[in-house]
Amino acid sequence: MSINGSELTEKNSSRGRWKQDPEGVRANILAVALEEFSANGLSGARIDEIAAKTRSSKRMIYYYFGDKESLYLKALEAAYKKVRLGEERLELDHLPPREALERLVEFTYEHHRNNPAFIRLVMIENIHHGRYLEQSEEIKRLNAAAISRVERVYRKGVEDGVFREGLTPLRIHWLISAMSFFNVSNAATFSLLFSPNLMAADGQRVLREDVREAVLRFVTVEP
Amino acid sequence: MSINGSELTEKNSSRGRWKQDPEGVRANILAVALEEFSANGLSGARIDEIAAKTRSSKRMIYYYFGDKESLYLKALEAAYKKVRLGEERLELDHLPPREALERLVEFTYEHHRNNPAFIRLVMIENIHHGRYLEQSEEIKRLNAAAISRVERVYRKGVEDGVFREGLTPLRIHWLISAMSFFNVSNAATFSLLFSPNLMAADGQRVLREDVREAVLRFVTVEP
Amino acid sequence: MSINGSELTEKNSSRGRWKQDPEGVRANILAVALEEFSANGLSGARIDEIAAKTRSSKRMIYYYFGDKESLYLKALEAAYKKVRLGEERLELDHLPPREALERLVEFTYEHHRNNPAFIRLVMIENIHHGRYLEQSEEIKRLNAAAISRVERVYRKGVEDGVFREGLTPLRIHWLISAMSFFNVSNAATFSLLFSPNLMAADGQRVLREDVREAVLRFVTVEP
Amino acid sequence: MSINGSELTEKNSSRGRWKQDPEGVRANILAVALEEFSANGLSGARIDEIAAKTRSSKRMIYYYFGDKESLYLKALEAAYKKVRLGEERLELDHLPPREALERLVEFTYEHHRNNPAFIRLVMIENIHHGRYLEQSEEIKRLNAAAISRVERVYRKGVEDGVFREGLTPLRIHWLISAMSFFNVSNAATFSLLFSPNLMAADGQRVLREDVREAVLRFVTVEP
DNA sequence: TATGAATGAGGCTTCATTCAT
DNA sequence: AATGAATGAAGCCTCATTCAT
Repeated sequence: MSINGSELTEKNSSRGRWKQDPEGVRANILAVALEEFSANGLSGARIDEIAAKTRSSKRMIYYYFGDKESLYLKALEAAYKKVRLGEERLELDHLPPREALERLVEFTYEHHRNNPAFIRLVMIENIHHGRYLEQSEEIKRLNAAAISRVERVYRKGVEDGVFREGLTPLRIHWLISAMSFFNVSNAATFSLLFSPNLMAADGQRVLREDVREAVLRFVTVEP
Repeated sequence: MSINGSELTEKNSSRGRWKQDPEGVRANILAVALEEFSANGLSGARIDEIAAKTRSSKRMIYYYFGDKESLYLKALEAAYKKVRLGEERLELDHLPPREALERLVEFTYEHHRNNPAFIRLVMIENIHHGRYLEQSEEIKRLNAAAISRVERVYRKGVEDGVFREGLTPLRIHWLISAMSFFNVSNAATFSLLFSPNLMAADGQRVLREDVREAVLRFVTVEP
Repeated sequence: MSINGSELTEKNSSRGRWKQDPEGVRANILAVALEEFSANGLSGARIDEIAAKTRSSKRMIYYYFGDKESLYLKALEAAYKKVRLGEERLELDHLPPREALERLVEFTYEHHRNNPAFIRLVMIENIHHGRYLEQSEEIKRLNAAAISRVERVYRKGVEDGVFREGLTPLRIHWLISAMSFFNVSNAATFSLLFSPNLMAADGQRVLREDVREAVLRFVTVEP
Repeated sequence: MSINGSELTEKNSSRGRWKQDPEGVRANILAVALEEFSANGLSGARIDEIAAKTRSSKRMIYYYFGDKESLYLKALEAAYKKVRLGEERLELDHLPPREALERLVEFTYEHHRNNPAFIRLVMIENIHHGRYLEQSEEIKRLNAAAISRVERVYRKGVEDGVFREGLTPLRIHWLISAMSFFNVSNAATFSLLFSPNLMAADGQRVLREDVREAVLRFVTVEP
């Protein structure tokens, strides 16, 4: 996740100034806030620190976002939006079910791995019992797509006789998410308590195959 | 996780007092701290709040633990100790491999589910990149047992020809942990984003079976 | 040393307020801090007390100075600056060497005597082994002038044949400082242990003559 | 000043124990307290730290000395006693006046230089305006001797026609003290502000000669 | 004579937030 | 749209001292 949202704001850097670009200022603040909240949690993040890393000032944060919690909520929303946007590029419908599912697993695994800031924000939100997520209708809408994507794949697999009946798309999504998420969320303690090998490049290749294998075996019809 | 460590300190509550009971005071503080850190995180927890819920005073916290971070570390250690102690009662060696593995999965799943405070503390520790866990040699020692337990089961399964070769105990442990952990850690956001059903009693029974099924299928020899 | 830096801040006291006057606030805090540190030492001074004697608040002290030690350092710097500024008015170059030296001695003696807060701050700083002074490049720069002033006088005295050769300006400065400083720094214990007479007005006149006599005899060529 | 007052307390170290030796415990506490107060000042010193460096406990400090200020006072008294004891070995009466005075100056200079902890304690006491010294009748008695020692030398010098009339022993003592004291008390700031050379071994030899020269010239009859 | 446990008061510092322009 | 100055509330921690045995 790029810092400072510079890709959004450089447009008027040619003028060497920053003022009078409300959207740019907002985006910049949001990008910095996301990094800070992700790095330190809601209570751990500091408005002063966010302001300092911003191209504008502390006062502007309050001007645009009202207070710390609202800023956090907006950062959370922005993170979800960004992530779900990335997922939309995934086209599974033209693939046979097994290949589609394999691709989905691998995509999710890599996607989570490449977006640790997002994963951390979700962890933090869970620490807060989803109190803020709850307030955002917008985020909830974004997630239905994820399930229906699985649904189409699963239904075709059942029709083709390669996936067993009796499952639900939600449970399959849960399974994929659980492993892909845990892989990132618990990397620190797992490395320390057991071995850093699984979290290193080599280990990650093995784990990704394990996750794929576990999901496919889970849905496959009994022999 | 019982609040206030009362089982340790009630011993002289009959006399209506409990001064001069260092171990009791320590245990009481630790139990309260665990709850508070688990509920609010390291920066979110308040020493004043912990003190208030304690049978002693803020001053005593510093007397026994030095500072907030040390208290957090001790609470983390206490949590791990308690959890690993619970796991020791699990006797798998006399069971056939499949049954042993099934039992381990179910135990882990239920155990995590019944210890949300511990799960939350581990989440929090991961937010801190394991910075505190790292300082505790004691915790690291406690976890080797978890792996060797899996190892004995897996080895016997391979010998019996029911588990496939090529896996490692660590990867199997990872798989079981990932699902059992995620189930608790992400319950809030998962409920909100998708459906609370899977987290309710009924859904949990289904999920537990799914986890069992996924693990068993993962290790089973190909047909 | 005037209290409260009032000469700097009265400018808008006519309007009954003085907010939004950063320099005034800084100066006021610094003046109060100097008095407090001088009176109580670094660890003995209380930020609360300083704040109370200020026209602003405790929070502002941290806003402008960061922490107690930085405030102490700034107060020390301010004290040195004030003192060295006072010394600049001294014009010796047009006087014959003996008169110049006499005037320098008398000035130093009176100057130290009239600035007990400064003397005390230097004592305190010595108690701290000059740990804070060390951090201030600014103060070090201010003191070269004191030596070169002596140097010019001494050199002319040697040229004129009234001062003996083989001395250095630094040793002469040391001699003048030692007596002028001790006179203030040890007044309390000297009065108590021996007699308060020397520290009273009459005694001080005698001592000042003694110091002048001692210095002059020290530099004079042998008869 | 030796740490821990071990020379006073080793007497029963042969038994490998420490208890039941009230005087030893007192002396040990006092020796440690002297070092701590001298190093950190009255408010800067920590009872905990003193206790830790002691062979007994914090509780004993209160048992024997009542409170921090009383301990400080006793440490101050102990320091003065030790120092004045050292001075008694000085025998000047059989020397001719000039030699006697020279010897006194050199002795004082070296003595102060070799007892920085004592000097620092006197500085600290002056910071406190001699508030504690004032309470000690004992200390005051010890200092009359210092003056009468000078008096005998000075009187003989006047009688012999080598010292000028019109001075007083107190002023001569003041002069010697000022330079000898300043040399130690202000070593830190003087080194930093001007040059560390005068405080190093070579410089100190020069300064000692300067002090001797300054005092002798001061008392000598005009040619 | 000796001690580990306990403590109230107060110290320094930080934080999110608002004011005045 | 933007800003530097200002702040009350609350946070963590330390200190000299006393209690109970």
